[in-house]
Amino acid sequence: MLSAFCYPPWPRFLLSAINNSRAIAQAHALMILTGEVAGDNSPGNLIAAYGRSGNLHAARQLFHSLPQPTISSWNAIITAHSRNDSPFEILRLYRRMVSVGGAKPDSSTFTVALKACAQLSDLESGEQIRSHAANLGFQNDVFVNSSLLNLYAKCGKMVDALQLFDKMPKRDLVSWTTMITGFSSAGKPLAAIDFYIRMQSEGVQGDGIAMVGLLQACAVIGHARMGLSIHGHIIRLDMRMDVVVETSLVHMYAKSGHLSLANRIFSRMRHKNVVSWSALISAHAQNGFANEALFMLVKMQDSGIQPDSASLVSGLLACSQIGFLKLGKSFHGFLIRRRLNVDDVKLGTAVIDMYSKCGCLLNARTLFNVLSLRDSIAWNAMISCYGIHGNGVEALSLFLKMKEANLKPDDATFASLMSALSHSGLVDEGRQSFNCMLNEFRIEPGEKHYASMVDLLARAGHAEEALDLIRTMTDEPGVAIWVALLSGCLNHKKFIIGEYAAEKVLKLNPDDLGVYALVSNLYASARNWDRVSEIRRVMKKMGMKKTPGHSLVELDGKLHAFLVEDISHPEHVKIVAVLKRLEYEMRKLGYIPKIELVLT
DNA sequence: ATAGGGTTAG
Repeated sequence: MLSAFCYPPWPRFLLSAINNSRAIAQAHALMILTGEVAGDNSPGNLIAAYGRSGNLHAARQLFHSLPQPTISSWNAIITAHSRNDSPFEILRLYRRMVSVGGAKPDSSTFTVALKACAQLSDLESGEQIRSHAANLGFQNDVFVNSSLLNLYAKCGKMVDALQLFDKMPKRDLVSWTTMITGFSSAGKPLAAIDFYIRMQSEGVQGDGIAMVGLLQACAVIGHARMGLSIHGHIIRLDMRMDVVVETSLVHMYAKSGHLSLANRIFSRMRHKNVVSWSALISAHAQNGFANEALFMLVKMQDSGIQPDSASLVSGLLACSQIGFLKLGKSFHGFLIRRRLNVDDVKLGTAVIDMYSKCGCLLNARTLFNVLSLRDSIAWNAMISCYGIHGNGVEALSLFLKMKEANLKPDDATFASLMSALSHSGLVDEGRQSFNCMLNEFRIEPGEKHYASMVDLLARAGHAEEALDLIRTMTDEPGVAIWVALLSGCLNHKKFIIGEYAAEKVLKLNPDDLGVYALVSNLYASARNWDRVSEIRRVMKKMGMKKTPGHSLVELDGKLHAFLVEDISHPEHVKIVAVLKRLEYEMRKLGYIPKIELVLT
């Protein structure tokens, strides 16, 4: 009876159709009874079936019971681990197969092993596998080669990827898409788009995954027009849109400044996961809509999706923008309860940044000290924290410790450091750090570095040196730099350079009233009355359309917003009384408020 | 037949 039912060889299609563990176990039992497990391909098929059904344990048990696993068994167990996302185990199995297994790996073995290397960014193991595959005659295999392309792309080696791609005799959609995605994440969006065009001209039709790569490219450069045309392309070709494609669209529109389109796409999505929500939340947080971002975080939870690290990072960013310490703290508590903070630098840095921007330097430092993995961005956040709190000396000492820890400072490190030094007026240290950036680390200074340096020099009365520095810039200096020079000149009564800076500022037409006030004050000090009245006219015109600034104060977890001459707060009488008292106390201590130019 | 390419965050 039994042997009639499972007459060998056990049909593969039957096993591959089964994906329920019990049925596979039954088939397994039958095969043991008929002695078929010892056969050629059956164990492999069975292991593969266990793997597909997610029963890795049973797959491993069966595999380990085999005295001499065949290639199909090896591949099946390796693939089962690939489903389970355990790259280390895959490489371990691969090495065992090669060294003692006696079975020769084939194209699919190499493919899965290379994928594991890509996940681990393990270039060295990948190269070993590459030469092994070449020795066995797989150097022209599309699967192996595409996996290698992906390995190079994940390791940031697009030059090597390109070199291999160029000599590949056979390429398919996956090879092309790997290159497109690789260029996008390497910050080379134009190369990505160029590759897509080449792919099309060679008659290869794109799919959703290729579109995701292209949308990423547009997001990187914030190119709305191109993003829009890719969106149109997707619709025209009637491509299936899944969550990932739609999320990429949301992200692309958000990054290219079209929040309302991002919102519209999102609201029409049928399936939303935590990634889609996070894309939307970060879109709002990064565009300064902190309250909306926080509101969406709540809505996501209401819809039954719990925040993950990425959504919390955006939530924390929103908190730091509006100084919402209480909520930031509760996020911190939430992620500790959920044990989300282990080994996640991004999350840890976001918490540090939140405490830093909410004025809790000590909390930030405590957290920084216990962070298990500190990369250069974590250090940057901490250095910038000291800068924000006006402690340039500590920022500098942290910078030195960072170098001792063998971490390479980048342009952001120096931006934070220079800004900290300039706010503390540490001129010599500023000059040294600027030179260190240029000579020791060969970092091209950007607008921010120059602005801090000019601010530092001009503030200390070295307007001439600041101007010399500006003249070494290759790019055209922006408003911030001239304003820094101007304000230093105003304080030190350096009217000649000051007027020169003022002219530069006016030429750049900033739409900041404060800047015009500064320019006007300089001309007034220099007794250039024609210019003063001219600027007053400009300011009056601007004043009409300027949106009023406001400040936010958090009390007992509630945010209170205040505008100029705002009396809408229910307790405004008491508030004003306290302010008056504070001003009186300050004057008693010798503080003389500097009244800036008043509009008439 | 099996295997390779995709979304969010400091």
